[in-house]
Amino acid sequence: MRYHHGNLKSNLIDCAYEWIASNGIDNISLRKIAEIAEVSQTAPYRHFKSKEHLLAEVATLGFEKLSFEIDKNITTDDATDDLVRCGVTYIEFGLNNEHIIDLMFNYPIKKSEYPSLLESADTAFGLLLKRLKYLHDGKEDAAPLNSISTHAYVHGLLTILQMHQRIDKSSAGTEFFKASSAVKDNLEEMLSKFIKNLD
Amino acid sequence: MRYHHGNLKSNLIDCAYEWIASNGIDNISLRKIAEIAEVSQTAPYRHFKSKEHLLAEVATLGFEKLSFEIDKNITTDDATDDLVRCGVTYIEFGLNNEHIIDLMFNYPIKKSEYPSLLESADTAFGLLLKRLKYLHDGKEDAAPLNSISTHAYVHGLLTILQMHQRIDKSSAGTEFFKASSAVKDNLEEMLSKFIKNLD
DNA sequence: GGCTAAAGTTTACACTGTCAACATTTGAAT
DNA sequence: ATTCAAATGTTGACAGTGTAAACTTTAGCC
Repeated sequence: MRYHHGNLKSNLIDCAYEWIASNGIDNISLRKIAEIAEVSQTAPYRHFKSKEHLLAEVATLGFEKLSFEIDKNITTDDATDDLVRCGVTYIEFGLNNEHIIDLMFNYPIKKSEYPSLLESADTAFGLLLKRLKYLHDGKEDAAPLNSISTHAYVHGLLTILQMHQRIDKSSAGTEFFKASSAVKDNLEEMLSKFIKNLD
Repeated sequence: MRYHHGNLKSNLIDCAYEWIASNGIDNISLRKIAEIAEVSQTAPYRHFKSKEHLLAEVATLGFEKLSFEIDKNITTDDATDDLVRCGVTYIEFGLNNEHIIDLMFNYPIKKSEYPSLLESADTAFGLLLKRLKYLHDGKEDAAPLNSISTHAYVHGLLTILQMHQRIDKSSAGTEFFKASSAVKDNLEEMLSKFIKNLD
């Protein structure tokens, strides 16, 4: 085993990503990540100023993967279809990576202190924006607002479905549970209706 | 100073609520809350099985306050107006109580283990549902789905505006910042349009 | 070959959640 | 009124945490 690891930095990011993906954000500790990377407890401090700095890079990686997924779905020349599929992809990514999405959107990282995080989030957002422009020939003014409006709706639906996913059978009787089940079954329809109603 | 506090339980909840409201969720500790309540470090354990149990009660209090605010806005006999105002109220509550909302929606409390939390959240949700029924005379089936759809949209807009609020001037140039500014200025219009498009 | 900076380790400290053992108070049964 | 158990409080301890300081090893360049 070499004293110098070689590429500890990216290795730590990957380890943290995997750990969070399967264990959630709340109990993460730098020491555990260091141990997984087979390195001393304080070694991460040679590459990250603090725990938050490491987490910010993990979140950045999350946005990059999300962008990659979204990008794959921008294929047809029907902008509405594309947007619906992007929305579904976004929501599926969230449901399949609930802990990473938690980190990306919910965990209290001071985003403004991490330019690369901000940039990667903006890129994911920009993909939707770009696609929406096709819906608005001649009136580009409306695109940003409609884009973020769509983003809000999609993200709100994801939040609802996440809450739904976390509810166990014992509380399946609530109004909320019943209604959010319906969301799961009508997702595409809801999105496409929303998009068609944009002006 | 009495040995027995009298109503330490509700006092701890209030202290925690205030502390979180002004300091955020991330650095909270039971010990600090105990200290503020002028009680020993482990006294809370006579009333709460764990830190999470205390936080769950704080979150419950948050939902109760939110319900109270929403309820005040169900006044007119114009359901659309009411819903728009409820949405704005919801969002304003979120922006004015960002840390409490964080706790209520983002902080990883296992909600299903706390029935009273679940119930208070369901009550807030039920208020919207009740009001939506006025929009759907004769087709009650659509009410739950439309209600949660509205909820998703409102909550998504809140998330966007929260992110907006947390961005500082240094990154005011991003697409995201510009678009989310527009949301702030067009909130009522966006909501009312969304509601009118429900069927 | 030797020097410097980068990358790693060891040690230490203050703070955290929570458990166990002990102390005080309260209220109900006698 | 006395007693005694339950409720509510305190003290002390333990393992786990972030992170600062001081030290060691290695890599790369002159």
